[in-house]
Amino acid sequence: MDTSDRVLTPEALELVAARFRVLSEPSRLRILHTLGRSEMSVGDLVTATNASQANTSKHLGMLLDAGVVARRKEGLNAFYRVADESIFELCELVCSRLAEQLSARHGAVSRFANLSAGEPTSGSK
Amino acid sequence: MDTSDRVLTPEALELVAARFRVLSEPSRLRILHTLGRSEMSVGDLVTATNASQANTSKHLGMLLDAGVVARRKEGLNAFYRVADESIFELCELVCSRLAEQLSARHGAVSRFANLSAGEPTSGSK
DNA sequence: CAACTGTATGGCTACCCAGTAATACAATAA
DNA sequence: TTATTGTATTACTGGGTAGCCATACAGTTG
Repeated sequence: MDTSDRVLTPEALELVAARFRVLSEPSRLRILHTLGRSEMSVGDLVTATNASQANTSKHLGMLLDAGVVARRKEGLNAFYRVADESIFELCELVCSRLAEQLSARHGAVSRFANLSAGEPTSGSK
Repeated sequence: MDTSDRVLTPEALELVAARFRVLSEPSRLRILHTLGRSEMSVGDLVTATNASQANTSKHLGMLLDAGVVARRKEGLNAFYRVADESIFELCELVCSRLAEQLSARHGAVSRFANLSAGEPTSGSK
């Protein structure tokens, strides 16, 4: 399928842009990554991500609005889980492409390539 | 591959977030969509997108920095083309998912659902 | 050289949003 | 009831950037 024959309404553009914007913050990416396929309470996420409670709650609220996560309340706790697993595909795509570009461009970013291997820094810093 | 066993450095997170941030502006999405698989000069893009020349140039500069587009100078003109076609996959993914969510939520967005014209697979890919 | 065209850049304003601190709200426990 | 715990919300501040206007720069033409 090709995107080139699509009708582009400003509303559609804004929707797509908004979707990407949700993923354009490291804090939210960290939350999503921490969540993974499991379900965690806000407190758990706060502990795991070393972020403030207010901040975490706010980010979760945005992710909830966007439909990226879902919430389940149980007593005092609110448990969140990823509701839209397509975000993992998105991140995969970006990560792969990023690794390509970086390893091809500056060798300085070998640190990033080592992310999946676990090799400690060799030439950085 | 799964994202859940990756080591998350703040730098990596920022890189991924920055990537998404580039795609988080309707104007840039419009430029990319207008470009499609072809090559266009800045002036062409200005005309096609009804945006100001300064703005278009600035956005193109960001896209260039991000490695999303490539530039070729020929005389007075600067021709841009999409250099990272993975962005099309990203947009496809987002559009499909968005159409799902929206058609499921408000029926008002049926117009948008028609954009992709295809039934999205819930298991995706 | 000067004039003209296409593109890039700098200044500016307005707006959005991340982060923090304090507080409000909700649900359970004493 | 009050106290306590977990979560959400408010008000505020600072940084980033989209958009516009004006202008600088680059390449061509005369």
